[in-house]
Amino acid sequence: MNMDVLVSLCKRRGFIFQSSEIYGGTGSCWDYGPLGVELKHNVKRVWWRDFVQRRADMVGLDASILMHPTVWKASGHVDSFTDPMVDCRECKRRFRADQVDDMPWVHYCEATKGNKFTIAAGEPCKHCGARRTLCPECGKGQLTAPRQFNLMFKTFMGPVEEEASLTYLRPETAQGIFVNFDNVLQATRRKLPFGIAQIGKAFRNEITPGNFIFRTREFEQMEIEYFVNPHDTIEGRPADEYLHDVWIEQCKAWFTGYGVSSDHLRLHQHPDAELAHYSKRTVDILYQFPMGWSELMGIANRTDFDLKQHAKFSGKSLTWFDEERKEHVVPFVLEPSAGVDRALLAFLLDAYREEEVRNEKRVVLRFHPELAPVKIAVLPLLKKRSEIVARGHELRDRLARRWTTVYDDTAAIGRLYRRQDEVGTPYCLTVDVKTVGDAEKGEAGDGKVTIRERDSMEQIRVPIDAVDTVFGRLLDAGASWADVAREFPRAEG
RNA sequence: GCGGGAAUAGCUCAGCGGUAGAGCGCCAGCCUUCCAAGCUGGGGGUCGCGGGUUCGAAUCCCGUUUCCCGCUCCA
Repeated sequence: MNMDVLVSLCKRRGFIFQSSEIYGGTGSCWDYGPLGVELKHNVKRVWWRDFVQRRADMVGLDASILMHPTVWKASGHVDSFTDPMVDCRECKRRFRADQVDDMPWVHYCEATKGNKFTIAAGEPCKHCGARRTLCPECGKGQLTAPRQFNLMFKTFMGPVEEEASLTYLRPETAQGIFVNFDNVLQATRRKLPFGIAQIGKAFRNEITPGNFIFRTREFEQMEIEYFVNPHDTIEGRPADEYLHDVWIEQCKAWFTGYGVSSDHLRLHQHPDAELAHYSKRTVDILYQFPMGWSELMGIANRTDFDLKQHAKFSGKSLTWFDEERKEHVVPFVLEPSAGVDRALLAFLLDAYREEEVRNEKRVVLRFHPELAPVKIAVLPLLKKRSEIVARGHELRDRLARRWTTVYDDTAAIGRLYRRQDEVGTPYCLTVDVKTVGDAEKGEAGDGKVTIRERDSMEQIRVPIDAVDTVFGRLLDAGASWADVAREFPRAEG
């Protein structure tokens, strides 16, 4: 799957546009068009429903993007959410300054007539005594001075730009949850373990954004902070470790449940050396994007780091009282954190198919019906017959009360089907002459319409009175097309 | 930031000193009883932007911006 093909389709059909395109575009920002906004809503809606509403141990939250600046001091983002970078002037490779010292050094030693040695971190050369000053990779180039990046967007609260009013656009939604931990606990009388979920925008001044909506400076997260009593054990294991594995499986299952092939998913556990400052263990779910295996979501065990930090900086107690053990505990936190935009991209990529139908190429997005931006398209077979058109509009209006439904009569039926295939509409409903009859010939209509399924292109004849029930089963009750279709006669294709 | 590539119609691209083009798509009409059919007509581009060379620049030169691919980071 080529990303450019998808980018082109997304633009042409109104899923995703480049931000500020008429001004030349701006790197790393994208706008969701009429179909994209529906798709994105659907991704968020099913996630919220599956992980919040249907679970007894989860509640939701919507915290503000701008917060008290001390939040980011407590979280560590002001001090450590930076990546000083150095470049080799010779081979042009780039390194994180804090990691250069730990890398073995390729040294061309002049004392031994330019022989090449690999010297471990911090060690001097045995022959000339030199310590590393040059590129660890090529051993020849001077390194540039470290350039400091802070990945947080600065902004000012209030109209006056002064240091006192400096704050940040949140770089993650998680901190909004931590600072509300006690509020939620008091308001909902929760017992451990329980979780708080949030969906919202986050902002990071990425060094290198790119790969379409994969890495952007403004993006949307779906995050859960799941609070666990670290003193509990489950099946002989610490509860946080046990439940961490449970979350990993549930998150992976969520993606496959909505159409992502398990062949395109892979787990990656961060080596200890790469763990973030707050993490005890982090496992990523990787997806096979066109540019390679990359992170779709991360599931971290953040321990009690965040709650302890906020307790320390705010002076407020952020604990839960364990009635059994009669003690205050600072919960451990499991954090399944997904990118809405990355999830959406994975769903798009996995749905995209090019098929051969009657020697013609058919482009189809095989979205899970829950994700499809449009559920039903109502199409008239002939638009010169006013009864057909009128019945079509009537059906659209009726169905649109329950499902996203469009009406289109601007082309021949074959083209209309292809258009709907290309945006992933799972069902088309066609009104034809037999539906309404022919008054001039004295023929009565049969009151039936054709329903056509996207992937199989099969068609069935369904009485208009049964249409709502059929779509209710297909779209709301999760019935399979095969099960529903066998109850109705096939229509000619 | 560094290196490489690119920018012409909604999309894919041709044109490479002499009146801006093609295919597809889109819109309107005709036709059409179920999978991108056909016919007729139509809209749409100051050729990324700025400067220079020239009688004349989409085309040559300089600058600049943006995008794409690598190096690095994360959702």
